[in-house]
Amino acid sequence: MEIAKTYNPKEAESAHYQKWEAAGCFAPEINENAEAEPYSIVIPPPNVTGNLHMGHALQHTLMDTLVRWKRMQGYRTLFIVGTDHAGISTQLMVTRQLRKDENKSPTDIGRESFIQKVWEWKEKYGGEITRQIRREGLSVDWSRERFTMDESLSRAVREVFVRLYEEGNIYRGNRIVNWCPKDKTVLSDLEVKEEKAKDGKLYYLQYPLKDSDRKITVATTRPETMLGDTAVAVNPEDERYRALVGQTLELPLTGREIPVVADEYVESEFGTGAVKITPAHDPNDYELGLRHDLPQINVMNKDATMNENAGAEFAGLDRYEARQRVVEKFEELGLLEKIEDYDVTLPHCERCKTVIEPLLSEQWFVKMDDLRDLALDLMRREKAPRFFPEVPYEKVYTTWLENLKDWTISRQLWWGHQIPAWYNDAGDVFVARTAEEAAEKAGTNDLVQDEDVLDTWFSSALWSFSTLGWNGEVTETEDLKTFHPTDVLVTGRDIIFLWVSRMVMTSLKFLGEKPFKDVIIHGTVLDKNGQRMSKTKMNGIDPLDVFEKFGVDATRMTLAGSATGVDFAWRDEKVESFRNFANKIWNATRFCLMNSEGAEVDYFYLNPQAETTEIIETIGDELVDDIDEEDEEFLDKVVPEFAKDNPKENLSLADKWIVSRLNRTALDVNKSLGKYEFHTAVSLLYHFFWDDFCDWYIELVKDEITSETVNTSRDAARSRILTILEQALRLLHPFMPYLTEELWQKLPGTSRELHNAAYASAEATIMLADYPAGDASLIDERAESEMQAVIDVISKVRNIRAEMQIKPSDKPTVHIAATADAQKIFAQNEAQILKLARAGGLVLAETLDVPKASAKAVTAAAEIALPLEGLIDFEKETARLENQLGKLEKEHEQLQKQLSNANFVERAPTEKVQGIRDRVAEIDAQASALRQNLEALR
RNA sequence: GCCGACUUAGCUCAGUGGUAGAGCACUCGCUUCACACGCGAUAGGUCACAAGUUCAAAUCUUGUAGUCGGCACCA
Repeated sequence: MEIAKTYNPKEAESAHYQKWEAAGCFAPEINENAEAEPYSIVIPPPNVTGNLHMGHALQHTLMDTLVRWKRMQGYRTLFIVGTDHAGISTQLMVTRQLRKDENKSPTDIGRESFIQKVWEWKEKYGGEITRQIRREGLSVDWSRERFTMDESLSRAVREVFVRLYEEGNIYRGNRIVNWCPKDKTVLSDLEVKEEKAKDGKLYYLQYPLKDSDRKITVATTRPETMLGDTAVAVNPEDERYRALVGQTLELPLTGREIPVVADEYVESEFGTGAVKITPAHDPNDYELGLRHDLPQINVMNKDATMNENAGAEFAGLDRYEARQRVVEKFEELGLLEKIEDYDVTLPHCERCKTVIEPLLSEQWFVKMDDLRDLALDLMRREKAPRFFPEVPYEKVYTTWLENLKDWTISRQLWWGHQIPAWYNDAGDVFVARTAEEAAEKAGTNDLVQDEDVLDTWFSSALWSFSTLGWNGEVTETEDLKTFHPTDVLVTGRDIIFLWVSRMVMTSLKFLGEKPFKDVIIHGTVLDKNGQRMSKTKMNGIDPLDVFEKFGVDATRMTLAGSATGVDFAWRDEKVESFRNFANKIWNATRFCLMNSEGAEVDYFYLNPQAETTEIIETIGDELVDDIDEEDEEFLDKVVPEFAKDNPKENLSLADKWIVSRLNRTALDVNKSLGKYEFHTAVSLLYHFFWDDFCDWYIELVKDEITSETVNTSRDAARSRILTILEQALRLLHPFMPYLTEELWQKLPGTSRELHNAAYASAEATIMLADYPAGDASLIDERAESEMQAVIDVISKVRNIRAEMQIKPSDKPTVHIAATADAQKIFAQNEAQILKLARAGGLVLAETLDVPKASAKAVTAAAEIALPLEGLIDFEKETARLENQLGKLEKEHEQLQKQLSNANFVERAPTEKVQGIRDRVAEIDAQASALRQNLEALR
């Protein structure tokens, strides 16, 4: 078989996805086991018109890894995919395009044709993100793809709205809200971000008292709002102003008379201790206004220009122009006391960065008290959902819930779920699932539907169950029964409040169960300088570019290799090292395939005992009665091919060792994934494959495998390495789906036989192969420590060679002094030692008997010497030995200090103490050998 | 103001009450018949600082400094 020397990711990436999808591998129906445990994940729906960014790539990788892992284990898996209509950002995008193409605004073309345009836009560009999701290799079930504005999901939205309204948890009210003058819509508190203003100023304005020379000075950052002032407030305890409470001020520029009121809200220490009160433009003033029954004067339009209430002189001015003008006027009147620089943070629209204007406005709200209690009870009762990492997110989530305020859900947009409320001529409201229902309630068809739409997150809040078919009318589906609650939600910390908490609340409310058991909060991918990636900074890294450059699998490994929940700086070097890893896997496989004639993947090479058991199961009990399992002939009788070369009898130390390492790795990988410690799993697999399998196992069995003598033991060795490799590919598959499938398909002996039993009749693919669980009984401590002894000897000889600058072509004899048992191990592995240490011969003895001109080293199990007549540099050798000795002595000193502490010996666990004693004895032995060696050099 | 996280090798980061780890970079040597996206061998850290708990602290507690994040407030 001709295979390229370097792995080309693009070939593999173009080949397999469509095949998997066409074969139905992503859908739960592929699972033939009616009893299979379900496993489900819903994808956080990306914006329908959005593009993939690193945050998506990260969370998608984690989810897909989990789903592929569980699927291979035989779970009935469902990975739900879909997109979000993303009200504001989509509407903005289309509005911008409309301006560009036709130089028109949405109002120019009207609501209906605008919405039509958005749907067209969605059809045209909505496919981009889903194509990118395919490129990532996500094993999502496309047959169940959803969009938040699908009919059924919209039905669910209306149902939830109506029910919450009917029980009084949705209401309409006039409140101070966050108003974005640019997007011209209200925003929830979560869509507003506080940012430092560039040059904040504090203006000190004087308001004259009526019929008096006295003035009160108020400090404000927004002088233009004084046009809407309806009072000045002071603290009732404030001596300075006590006499003035109840008196009347003449509000400059307006001619209005306003009272001085006393309220605890005012802090005497701040500013002048007197606060101007603008109930229509500030939340605190609004509350205070209610307490004192003050009028609310709205002086602004929806685009933050001043309206006629501000007076003719100001009407039509932008808020900042108005501010300037007000200040000038005060100055002219001699009422501007001073202007100070002042650090002020202002609320900004998260999307367009415009400064938010607090505005009194009539909106729809969700009362959160009942819903909040449901979520908090769940946490108290079941500690659910469980957050990973638990610290700090469980507390962040809980604290937020505890302080939850009502949720503003109406938006002055056209794109979204229009609020299912209708009004008659009298302005009476009728909330209903449909226009017909509303008409019935109103007793007239002459109704107008509320113009506003719902916050995008309102529909997202239902995502875990609306995607599975719940819409109020339909409340039970096979999918809901099987897959809800879902198993785990993977998302970023920025939407714990926006999305995670709301899903919990709605799911508890409407289904009576949690939406997911666990929540993984992943970290943020930062740029290489540790800065957040952002469009404005132009420092974003496009995952698609990275796929292009290094391959999808390498990218996935990089992302999965970052610790759960921790931010990490993006470095191309990291991906590069995983690209190299992919290439390593490619080439290791290439090597095995180049030497695969006469061999195939056959899992009994891993575990002959299990094979025996399986044979017994296959042939049935009646036959077994006739067979003595201990009989050497047993296997010959049942499987002739097997009997020709019973691998059970022929396993070398290296074979036993790699089987042990493989099983240990498999066990640990499964354990790590179970705890969502992806980076641990990645590291385990990386080192098992590269260090154990490539650097040692392949090298140890290379001669055997590449032997030109055709015989059964060579073929058995070839089959063994193929089998180990195949297991490794399976372990890697959830992380590196493309590469592993590409290679797995090339391995001789791979077929649907290797599938998990749940996928017996599906077309052969590694994604349905049984995920290796690891078998603790196949962990062979003895083989591992014996192999370590061999590895230590080889490493030490290599060390001597490197330090003494021995040419690769020179092959000195290696002398080893060791116990009889250890000698036996070295003897059995003589060929490997000679090959890997580039030695000419091996001399084993109880004690070393070598000339003075020898380089020496010690390992835990052996003393090593290389006679190097003429090659050795005595000074260098002395320095080398002293260096080794120095390290041992330092360690000895530390350990001895512990042992001489009576408290330690008395109180520490005995095995700890014994462990240190053993180590000290080992160091003593090695050190004394080194001292003798040094002595011999003199 | 409240809450929280982080500070470990030159860089990016794991780790965890019991002898300090990885990848990359660096140094030295290798066209060894899978791979130079490679192989082999080194070097490199008083685990931010200080005090405390403990037989034992990089790991737990407290404090300090620096970095960053969330929430609230901001006349």
